[in-house]
Amino acid sequence: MAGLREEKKRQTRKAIVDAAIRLFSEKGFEQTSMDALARAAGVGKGTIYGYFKTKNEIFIAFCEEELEYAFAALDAKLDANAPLQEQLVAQLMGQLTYVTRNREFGRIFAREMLFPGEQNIAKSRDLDMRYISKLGKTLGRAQERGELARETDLLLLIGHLHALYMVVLSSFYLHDIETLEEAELMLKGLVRQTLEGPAVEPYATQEKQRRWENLKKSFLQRRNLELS
Amino acid sequence: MAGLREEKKRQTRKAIVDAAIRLFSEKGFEQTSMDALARAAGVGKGTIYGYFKTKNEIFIAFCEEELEYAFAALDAKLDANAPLQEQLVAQLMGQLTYVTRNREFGRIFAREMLFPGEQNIAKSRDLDMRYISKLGKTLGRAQERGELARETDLLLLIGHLHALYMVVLSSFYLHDIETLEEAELMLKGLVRQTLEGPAVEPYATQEKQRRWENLKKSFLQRRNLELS
DNA sequence: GCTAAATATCGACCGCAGTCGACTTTTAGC
DNA sequence: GCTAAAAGTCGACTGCGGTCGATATTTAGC
Repeated sequence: MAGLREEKKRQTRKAIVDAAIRLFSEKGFEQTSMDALARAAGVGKGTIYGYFKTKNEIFIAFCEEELEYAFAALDAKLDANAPLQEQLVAQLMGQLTYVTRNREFGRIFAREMLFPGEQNIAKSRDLDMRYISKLGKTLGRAQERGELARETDLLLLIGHLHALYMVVLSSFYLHDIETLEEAELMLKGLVRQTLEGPAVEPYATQEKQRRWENLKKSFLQRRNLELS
Repeated sequence: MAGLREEKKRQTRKAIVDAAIRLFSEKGFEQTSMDALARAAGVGKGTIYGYFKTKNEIFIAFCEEELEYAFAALDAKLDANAPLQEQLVAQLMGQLTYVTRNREFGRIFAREMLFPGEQNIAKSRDLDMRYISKLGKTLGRAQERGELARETDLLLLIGHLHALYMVVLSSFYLHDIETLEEAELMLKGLVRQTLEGPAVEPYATQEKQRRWENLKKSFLQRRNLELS
């Protein structure tokens, strides 16, 4: 009866992750102690560390489960035939919306995913690969449609778009932007600048241009900065 | 004699920061306990918390001091008349070199600067403003020289370049790149793509192109990913 | 110079993440 | 089915970041 051990391990692991999902969602990550988590999962504290190396690693496992839903919801909304820029903005905004749903959650997520400790690198890569490959597919389709030049280096462009997502997220945590509307405004400008070069007028409508100018002004003021 | 108190406070603060610089440099940030820091500074532990809200905040103060040198060294090396792309790459590489000198240091620095906790936002902004304004000046000069189109939205472009710095740094912490040479390779491609549009051949020489293709291949392999 | 309020200092103390070695359960060879 | 080794479980314990209230120092009004 060689499978008994494996079966129990799976059960225990599931008990831990389930308890984590419940407690993290109810009380937040920082507010959930490992003791409480152990009690809720019905195991000893030391046992948890046989399954996860750190508390943050449990957090990543928690995110994995959550991401399933987020990705499914996003897929339903994405239109594979919309203009490239629209699709890209929608996808990046999907990520942003998911990550910033809760401020504290997003901060830990971003820190751990983008600048992971050595133990969590594998997990971080697993997670963001999915979204990288999704970006890649979107770009590939655009290339086939002729909306994106054939010579474009796709990986470089993916990195580029990933970078834009990061800077918008960072701006959110620096309080340079506060709302998802502002995030979208900024992101649209950046995506447009990426795809059409730096000199392009980044906003399609006067209204958006005006809102962007406002955002810019308050940004510069807050830092008493002057740009030629 | 109203200034006595102020004077003492300055001295105490300096004692703490000096001790922090010594201990963080000698033993690293995580390895330095607040108790040890208090003892080294010759004050009680509670006193430290009258000057800094968290251990990370002391770390930021430590960075401020360090950055003086880094900026000075960078200024000496920058050539204000070099081509724009060269200047930008040099400046961003300066930041990267500084930040990644020590892996652990850089991770905390990046996490705290880019996704700060609410207490540290002001400090984070102070620090990165300097480098933002430096980028702004470089871009402004390029505009005057006619190397960059007049209509370019400078702030958006600064955010864009900042984003590139972030993604390269993140790649370093995900072990997608390992050395500063690889970082520079990636950064050059990204900067070039930013300034000249996505379809441009990102590398000037065959040699560089080849090295980039290698980097790309190992990246895709590591994630078993396929791009059209 | 005296005194009461304001401010700064201190280290014992708290709660938490993570460790460790004693203990229990499962496996596999016979 | 017995048993020794291997794998898994547990919670008391450690060391740390951060708090708090008791104590000491400085200020300012008189």
